[in-house]
Amino acid sequence: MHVDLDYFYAQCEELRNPSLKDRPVVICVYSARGNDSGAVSTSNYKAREYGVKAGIPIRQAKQLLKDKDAVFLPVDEPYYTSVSDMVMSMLRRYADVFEQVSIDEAFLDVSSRCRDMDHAYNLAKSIKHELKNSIGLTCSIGISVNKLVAKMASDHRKPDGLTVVRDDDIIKFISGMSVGKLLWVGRKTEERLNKMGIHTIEDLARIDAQRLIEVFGKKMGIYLYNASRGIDDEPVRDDQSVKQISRITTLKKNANAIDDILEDLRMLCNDVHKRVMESDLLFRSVGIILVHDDLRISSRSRSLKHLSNSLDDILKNARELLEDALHDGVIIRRLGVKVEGLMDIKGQDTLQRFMDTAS
DNA sequence: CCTCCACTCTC
DNA sequence: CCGTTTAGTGGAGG
Repeated sequence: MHVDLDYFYAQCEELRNPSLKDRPVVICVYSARGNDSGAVSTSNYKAREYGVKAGIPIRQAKQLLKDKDAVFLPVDEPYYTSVSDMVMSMLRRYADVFEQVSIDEAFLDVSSRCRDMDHAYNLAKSIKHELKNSIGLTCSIGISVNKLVAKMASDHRKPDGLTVVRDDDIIKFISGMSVGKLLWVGRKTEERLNKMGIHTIEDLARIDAQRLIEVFGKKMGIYLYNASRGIDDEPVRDDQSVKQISRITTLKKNANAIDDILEDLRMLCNDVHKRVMESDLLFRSVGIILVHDDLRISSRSRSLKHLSNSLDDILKNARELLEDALHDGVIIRRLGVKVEGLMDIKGQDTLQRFMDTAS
């Protein structure tokens, strides 16, 4: 079962202020540049009627919703997280194995407690009722025999949808869909497939595995071969370990001198460090992310000799990496800091990771 | 087998 | 005109 909370950030805002419900609501990520620079994070369905959706520039959204009584709100991450936490702990009670995928999505393995699909359908009904009555939110749910098809099913009808795809119906359900509907097939991969004359999932299923591996690499090739047949063996897993923590920000002005960026760098390092400490983690590697003035992206990173949780290690390494990058005369628009190779401070991570870093 | 980095994807 | 966060793959080079 895949549960997807509808237009989540915007629905949260409607939840704490129901008068927003019949107006277009747009949740915005404003950058430091002022002048409504930034992008749309989410919007409610009223706003989507006018073409306002995730990813478009805020300025464009305001244009599209001129004279439409629209509301523009900044992202309030802490509030959405608190709502999400309530929802997730409710959902968890319905599952044998529970996997939260993001702030607004989760997979529930319900196979041991559901005899058949009708049973699962009823369970989904109960979930939707409880979510509506006790928290006040709607969601879309997809049910099938694996994660891939469950996810595509939840996507099929929304908002407030419920779609069951039985084993025998999988091919019928997916074959006519465009390849872009497959999980992990985004804009780039879809374009490449289209250029090969592959548009629908049915088209994809006619290509042999060797060819797909040649073109897309081993992992993706095998994935595409199986996915086009509705085959997916990924287990629902409860594991939640964090692997990296990063912060990125848009500079007030494009810059190419270290002095113009030092303050932002310090801020970013502080934020990342705070989150490392809050989660009781150690990191093994420090990196920076640069978005150039032409929006090209580059990154630099460096592994440390020892695990660390010190702010100084983040700051020093990030600064050196940045200075090094600036020597190449790049002009940067956005700057980010990242730590990875994370391990729980008590060594309480996966055995594999423990062995990786202990040696 | 490891490190670094570009690239892709997701929300 | 173009924001933020996280995870993973694969190539190059050591």
